[in-house]
Amino acid sequence: MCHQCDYTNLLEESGLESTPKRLQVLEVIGDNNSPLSARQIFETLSRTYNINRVTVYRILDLLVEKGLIDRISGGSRSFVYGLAPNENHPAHPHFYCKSCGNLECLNPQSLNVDMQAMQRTFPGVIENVEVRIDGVCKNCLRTERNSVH
Amino acid sequence: MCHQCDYTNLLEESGLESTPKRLQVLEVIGDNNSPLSARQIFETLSRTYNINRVTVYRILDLLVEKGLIDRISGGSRSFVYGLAPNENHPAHPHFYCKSCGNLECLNPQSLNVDMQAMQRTFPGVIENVEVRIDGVCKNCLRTERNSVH
DNA sequence: AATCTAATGCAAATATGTTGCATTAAAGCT
DNA sequence: AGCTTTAATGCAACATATTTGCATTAGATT
Repeated sequence: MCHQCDYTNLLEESGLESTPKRLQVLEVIGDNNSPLSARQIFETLSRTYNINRVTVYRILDLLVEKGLIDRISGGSRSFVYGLAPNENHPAHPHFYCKSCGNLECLNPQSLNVDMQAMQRTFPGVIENVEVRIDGVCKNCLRTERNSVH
Repeated sequence: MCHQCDYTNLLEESGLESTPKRLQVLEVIGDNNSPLSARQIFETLSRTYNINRVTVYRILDLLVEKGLIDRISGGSRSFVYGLAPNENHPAHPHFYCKSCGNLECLNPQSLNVDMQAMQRTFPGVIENVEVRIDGVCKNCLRTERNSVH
């Protein structure tokens, strides 16, 4: 997904040492066009490198804490992680297909949220607005239609 | 929260037998002013009745499937459940406080989503739009301010 | 090289949700 | 009422996701 982001740089700007594993985690997340679960990230990395499951979790926590990635609740049981919005990647809603379990990024314009207007009337600090649309994706719709015959 | 809803009626309209346990689950959800996790519902019921954890899960699944309640991803690890929108309860966004873990219902107007407009441009079936705002609630802000001194 | 600290690994624990099968209860019949 | 059937609930075990505590390793600093 992201070939414009310099992950080493991103890490260092956040005051994090840019270790090999942290870079690997960031690359897997950044190269994918939809957010991934810890398990998916772990499995992807395991194919090429040696890394421990727990290390993945810890790196994810760290990156979330520093705001490099977002923890998104995909409609399923596990969290998924995607690059946090930045100048290359605007914030955007997600679509969760209840049928195949896929989580897809939608384009940013498809839903507009006026954060500043919200903040004016809300008695707390707003850090993030997460919008998720649930339903059935077009692939699954097609499959269902066919299997009904 | 809801004293206008006739749960027995709701159940029967959905083609579900109105058993004591189903009513109890619905009442706990409906009486609360923010959505609850399966665990919270189970613990609440356990104080007064005998009920099995699994039964709670199964009833929740059933009620979600029939559209009586919504399964919402509260920013934490577990799903939470709230009454589905109906004439007494319009759909509304939620606020998740990362500090205390509370999930709060916001009023419906605070964020407006035009489902029909979305559906026109989206190549799939939209069943639900979930909006969650993450941040720090006013209580936690106050506490933090005090403890800094 | 020795020292120190942060990063990673490993094993075990915890939390949440699910499954299969046994038991119970309710509804409808005779 | 007793019998039969079906759906609802319980129980034990499993599965998955995440977290914790402590051991080890690697990298930076002296």
